[in-house]
Amino acid sequence: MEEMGEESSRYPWQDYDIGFGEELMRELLDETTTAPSLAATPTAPGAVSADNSSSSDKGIGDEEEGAAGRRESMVNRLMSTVYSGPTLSDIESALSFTGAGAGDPLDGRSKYHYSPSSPVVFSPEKVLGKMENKYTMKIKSCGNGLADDGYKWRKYGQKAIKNSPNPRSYYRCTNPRCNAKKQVERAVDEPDTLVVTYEGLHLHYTYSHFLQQQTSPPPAAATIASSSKKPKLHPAAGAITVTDSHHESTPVTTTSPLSAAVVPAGAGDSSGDSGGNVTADAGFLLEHAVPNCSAYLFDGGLFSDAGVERRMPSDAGGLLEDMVPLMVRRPSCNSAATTASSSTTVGSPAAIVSSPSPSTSSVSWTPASPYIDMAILSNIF
DNA sequence: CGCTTTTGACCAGCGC
DNA sequence: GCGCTGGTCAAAAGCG
Repeated sequence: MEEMGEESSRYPWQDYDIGFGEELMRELLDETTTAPSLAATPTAPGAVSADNSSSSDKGIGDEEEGAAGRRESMVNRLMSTVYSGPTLSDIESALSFTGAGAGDPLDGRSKYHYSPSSPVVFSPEKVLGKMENKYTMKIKSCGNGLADDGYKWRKYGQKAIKNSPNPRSYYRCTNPRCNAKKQVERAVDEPDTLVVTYEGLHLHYTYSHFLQQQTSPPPAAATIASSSKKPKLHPAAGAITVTDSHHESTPVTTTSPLSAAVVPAGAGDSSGDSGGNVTADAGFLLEHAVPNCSAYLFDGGLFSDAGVERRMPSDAGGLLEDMVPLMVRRPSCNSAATTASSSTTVGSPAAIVSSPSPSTSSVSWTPASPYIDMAILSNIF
């Protein structure tokens, strides 16, 4: 994105109309000057803390640097709250594990080998543990509504499932370096609901991000207009349910709406039963889910030095230093999370509904408005 | 022509 | 060991 290169000190929320009022933004920024950085606390999930050194190393005297540091601190805090997925080091490990980091142009999906020359410490247990994570999302489809998670998928199989009238479709990320997969099927009891199970990590940018970088803004127009694929119905029309299959016995928390927003709501296309393109066209993440959060995730400043102009990948696959592991992200299990009911009482623009499946820890989030619920913010700050 | 979907076959895990 | 089930493979077909 040109503007990102020219104004590397700016964060995406400054350019996007994301629903953050300037007043609120100032409040948040002000607060970061007084409150300790959450990202620096031991309780902060790892994603951002891995690169926190860049912000903590900044000089105190320089006012501009200070402001940038506060912004970054705030972002870090936000990220620490909403992001609890794999850390940068995890992904580096994953890349070295898949061979992609070692420059193996071949199929990193099937050729797992460790490169001894890699400076990254290889930890199979840790990497595999993360990579084997599965997360399920229930997406309320609207008519033939199509949801898009910003990634490009290729269908590689379809299987009839026992006790289900609907077949399950199997998709794999088209990026050869990426081993992310997802399964899409229609819910048995709710024909208009797609159950999407994500597995594995995306080790690259979303397709939408690439497009955005290529065409330069305005974000919404650019991402959609530049898509070579036909636009799909906006997923904001539907409700998204996120289920962490590893925490099925845990109570529902409502930091999940925000997490749900950050986690792309990928669905197959018009159905999980007929196949068809599941190509990415960008709109969802950047425009609506919680666009600012997505932008944070996309912003190189979070994962590398904020002042360094980011290199764009020469292909849609992205580079290690550009990567954003946007995909399998654990819905926040923040202990400070409020309950669903408490959140909905604060004039919540994001309608939170309880999971139709009481046996799973999940919430639904209806992105009815781009404005962020203050209750959600209170969970963050 | 390249990419994607379709679909039957194959394989592995699991329970009996 | 056998059968069932879910997940993946791969050749063929479709599409732009």
